[in-house]
Amino acid sequence: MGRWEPNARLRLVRAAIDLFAEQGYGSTTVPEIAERAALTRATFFRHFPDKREVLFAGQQVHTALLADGIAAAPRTATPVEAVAGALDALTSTFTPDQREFGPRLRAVIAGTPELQERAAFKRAGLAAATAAALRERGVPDAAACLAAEMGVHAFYRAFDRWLEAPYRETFPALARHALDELHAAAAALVSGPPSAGPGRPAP
Amino acid sequence: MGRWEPNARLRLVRAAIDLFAEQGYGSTTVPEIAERAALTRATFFRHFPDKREVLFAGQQVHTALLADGIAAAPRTATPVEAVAGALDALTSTFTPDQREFGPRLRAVIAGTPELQERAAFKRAGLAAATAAALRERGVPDAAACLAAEMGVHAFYRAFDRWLEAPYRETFPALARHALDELHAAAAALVSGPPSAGPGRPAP
DNA sequence: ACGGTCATGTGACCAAGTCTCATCACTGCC
DNA sequence: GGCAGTGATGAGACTTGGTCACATGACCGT
Repeated sequence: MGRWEPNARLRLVRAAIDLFAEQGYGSTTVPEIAERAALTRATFFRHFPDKREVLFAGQQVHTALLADGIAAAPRTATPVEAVAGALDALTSTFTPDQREFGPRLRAVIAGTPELQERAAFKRAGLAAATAAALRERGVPDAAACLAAEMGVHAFYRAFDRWLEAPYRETFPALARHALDELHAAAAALVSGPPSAGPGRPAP
Repeated sequence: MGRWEPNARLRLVRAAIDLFAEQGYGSTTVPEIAERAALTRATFFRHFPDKREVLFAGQQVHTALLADGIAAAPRTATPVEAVAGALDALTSTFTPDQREFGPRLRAVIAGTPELQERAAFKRAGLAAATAAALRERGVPDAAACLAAEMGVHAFYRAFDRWLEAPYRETFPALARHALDELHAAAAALVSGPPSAGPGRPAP
């Protein structure tokens, strides 16, 4: 068919983001996206399992990056240190490109429950993978889950700040600050009594 | 139409759970569910916005319960204590009924990515509402998010244990134990150096 | 040239979700 | 007692997401 146009996937992604930003997600049909990318409906679904996924393609890499980053941490590192290192490895891979598409992406997702759902799922997957990598290092389950949640939380928080334009900080630096912030918050939380609130013991 | 059969919603939920458990979620169509409930397709969608939601009806209450529980905590309570109280209020409302449907529900969801997505979304909403309620009390954002995440995590963890049959502990007791466990894990996490891992400072 | 593979186009099909209109029971009012 | 209003339902058409089987044409190695 025609000449072998490279980057069919990329063309679909760009077409989708453009159309979603112009007309909204719900008012854009898959045939429309395919048409703008000079492709057909069927080809779209060959590249993405469903319409939502076109906006989340590439996040799969993040999971691997985070998990590998945890695994690559020195043996002596504490869980939080391992998370910090992995976060650094992950955020270092982000390009100005992604910073440009970011705002439009966030806007579309924020305005579409269907996409928020997918985003929540991706985020949960990221946290689960990170927690698994930490458990692999011998970190007990509860601590692994908590540290993973802190890491993922820091990542998204830093991503938001990275997108807000006038910052002159790098993404890795923002991520580190966010993680430190959460670490300090955790310290403040546990400084109180461990469990003296209301509630009755089991009979 | 016919006599005014009460509990159309409930009949739909039970029919859906039964059919999903029998044939799987993907192999069950909405008309099938409606038929078993002696209703029609259109009526199903009048009661639930989509096919997935039939399994999550009722979780809306949990959000309100958790948030109200946080708000009702005494002024002097620490964030974690407030969460503990709210968790107690929430888990106290669970009935043996829900413990019966639980396992089938979990199984169906675990085997269906589409439903895991919805579950992740609901969970995120729960955490967000809890965090908002904590912020309302003056808890700083980072701490609120972290404490909320601990609470929600403890809730789901306790729910899983509550469903595993041979336990003789009440749901509130399990929740409290789960929260204590996470609290201890957090204390262990922050006992290390705050942020001495790899990674370069911002230029 | 020839056969294989890979990306794509084509068209049919199913099920989810939306919408409009008709129907019937119950309620309250005259 | 009859009559309009309300609310839940049924019926059926329609759009769209998602799947599938099959055909086509370009590239590659022999």
